[in-house]
Amino acid sequence: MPRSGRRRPITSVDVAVAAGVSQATVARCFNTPDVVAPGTRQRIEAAAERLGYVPNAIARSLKSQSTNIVGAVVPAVGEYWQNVVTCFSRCLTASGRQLLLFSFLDQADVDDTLEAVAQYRLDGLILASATIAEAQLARMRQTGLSLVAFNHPDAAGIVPSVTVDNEAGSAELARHLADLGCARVLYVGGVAAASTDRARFRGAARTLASAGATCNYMEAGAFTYEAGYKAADRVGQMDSLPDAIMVGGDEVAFGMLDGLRQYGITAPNDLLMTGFDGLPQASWAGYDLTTLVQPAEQLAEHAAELAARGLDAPSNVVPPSVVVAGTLRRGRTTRRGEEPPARPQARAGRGCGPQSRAGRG
Amino acid sequence: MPRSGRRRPITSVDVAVAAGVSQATVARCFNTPDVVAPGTRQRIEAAAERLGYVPNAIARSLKSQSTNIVGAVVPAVGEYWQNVVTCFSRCLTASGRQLLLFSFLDQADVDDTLEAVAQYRLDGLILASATIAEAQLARMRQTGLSLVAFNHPDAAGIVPSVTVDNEAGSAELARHLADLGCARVLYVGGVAAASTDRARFRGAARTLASAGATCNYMEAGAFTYEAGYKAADRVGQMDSLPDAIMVGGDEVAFGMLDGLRQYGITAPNDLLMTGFDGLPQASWAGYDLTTLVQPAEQLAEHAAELAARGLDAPSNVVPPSVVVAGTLRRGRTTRRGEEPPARPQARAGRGCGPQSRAGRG
DNA sequence: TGCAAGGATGAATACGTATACATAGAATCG
DNA sequence: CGATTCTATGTATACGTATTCATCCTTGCA
Repeated sequence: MPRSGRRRPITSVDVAVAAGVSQATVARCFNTPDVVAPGTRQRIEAAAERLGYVPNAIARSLKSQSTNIVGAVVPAVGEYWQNVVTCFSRCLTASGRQLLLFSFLDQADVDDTLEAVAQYRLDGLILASATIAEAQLARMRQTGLSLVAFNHPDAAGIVPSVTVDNEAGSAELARHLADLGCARVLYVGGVAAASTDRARFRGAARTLASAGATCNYMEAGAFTYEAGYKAADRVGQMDSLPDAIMVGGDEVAFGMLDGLRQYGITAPNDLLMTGFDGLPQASWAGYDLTTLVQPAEQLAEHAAELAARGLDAPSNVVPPSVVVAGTLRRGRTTRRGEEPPARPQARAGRGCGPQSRAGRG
Repeated sequence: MPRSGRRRPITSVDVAVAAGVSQATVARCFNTPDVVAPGTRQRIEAAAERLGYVPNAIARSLKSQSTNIVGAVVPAVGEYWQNVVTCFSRCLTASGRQLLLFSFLDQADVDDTLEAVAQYRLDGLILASATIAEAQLARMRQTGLSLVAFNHPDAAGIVPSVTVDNEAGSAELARHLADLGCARVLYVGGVAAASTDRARFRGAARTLASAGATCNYMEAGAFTYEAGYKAADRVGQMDSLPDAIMVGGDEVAFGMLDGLRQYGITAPNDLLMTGFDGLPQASWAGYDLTTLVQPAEQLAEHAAELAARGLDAPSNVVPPSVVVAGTLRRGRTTRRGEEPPARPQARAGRGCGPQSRAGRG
């Protein structure tokens, strides 16, 4: 039995010995192949292949002072964030980098997490949360780590930041509603303290005001389905319904839609509704929500790139910030007047009694 | 201006000098604090704090031959996987480990990805995909890396594997339907080639057969919403509807539900429906799907632990596998007879014409 | 033919930490 | 008080790679 037990992993030295060259030449062969003689290279490659050599990224990182890894600190819950994480991963993988993921449930966990993060000498770190304290950002900035705030507009003065244009996007949704004749609009935000929430409400209120419409604010309490579902109770018990509800996040809007249905209130029949984010589910036929689609791929790409090339500014220069425009997606929830197009059977057979299956085998 | 330019990061040597001790003592102070004299320890901690020293995990990993990082290779799309990734992250963070995430869109990317993965000397690697070739698994096994297959039952003979009990879970769903009197059941799978899909169909078919019911198979083509939505067309055009549809994944089921609605077919009115996975959205009021809930946290925990403690088996021992039972979640989609409880307004006001807003202010 | 230039490679070192080994002082005991 | 054990710390080395510098050999040119 020749191969018993756990054998020592193959190093570049092993390859060097097998190929009859020095370790330095092996390293060159993998990093700058053009400076090594063709014959030698071939011999080394053969030896490496035969031994099953695979370069040790840890050692490389130690020497080169760069890990090729970008970290991301992301909230553990929410459809939106899950979507963003996937985008990060795709972008980084595409550019040959890796993603070290830290997700946190409680805000208190973030401190511990950041401490752990700092130990790995990451090429950059993406902080994706609208609720990280600015004092903490400033402190992290000191470590020399290249930070990027994602979806946290207020951080723009402290660290580079990448966001969708929340205010303009929300304004676009508001204008859309105003054009449809809405005069009384209710804005349902997620967390009033979040900078994204404030920006979105600002855009909506400003635009609606200039169109002569009113815009009240209601806080759902979280950017979750459940929060939206519960907030629907408050709407359902109002004396008079608004013409439209602008919800600060798609997931909250889904909850709101489902919650309102319990009261017999549906969009677009009884009121119009918009969301924000452009989650995949917004396109599902079950919701078909009018929303502002965040260019997630593009945002993630910017964040990844900004994080990877650390800014060499000495810390007194104002960091660059990226604001990308979203695009309006028009769904059924603001499609008033135009009756649901092209589903004849649906109208005949839906939900109006047991005869719905008539005419079918 | 004392601090211009990019200053060299602080190392344990710097701390040692500042505290008037040797580098070794500093290292001890951070790893085995009890063997260093209290006075010395205090001096070192003070110096470290003052200089802003943070241990270099890269160097530590190189020396200790262990990175404290677990990798995960996960498909880039799908609600299910996004959910699982979050669970991985939570589990690993909780045990002081980190998650290196690799997501892939195309199966072809996996090869490249695995190559990149191998360079980082991970403590373990979780392969989360039902479609990784078994030959590839065997090859990876050779590298000495501690592998765990997640949701890939067929891999159980080659590498340790963690899955929900697909067959038993599906059987439980089937029995539920049989008890409700379903005699003709249609099983809509995602990808027929996937081992999870096969196991789930097997459990359903076996149980239904022994209950005297039939169970046909239809392939949606993918585990996605869109696939389910399209598959609904084929169902809608059938001459006679089955009593129930068992869908191989929740996301596919959502698509199926929304698709069937276009044909005026709804659950539980016209047929019953079950899903599989127990996604958060299955609990949303909009779908309220009967499904088999995978204990995602628990599965992730097992996978993380199995990956972290590399198996010391020399590669001829059969690896241990973990199979966890899921739990049935009963939703509206199999709630026949019992009329939708407690939403009186809903029945009166929904979708039957413009008078729906009557009686409201 | 002799010399310069350039190309290919080897030797040596540094990256920052953990740890085996050595050592010096303190404490214990006869 | 000398021998011995124990505790606290310093010295030295290894982890695996990238890179600088030096060296040798080939080639071109006068």
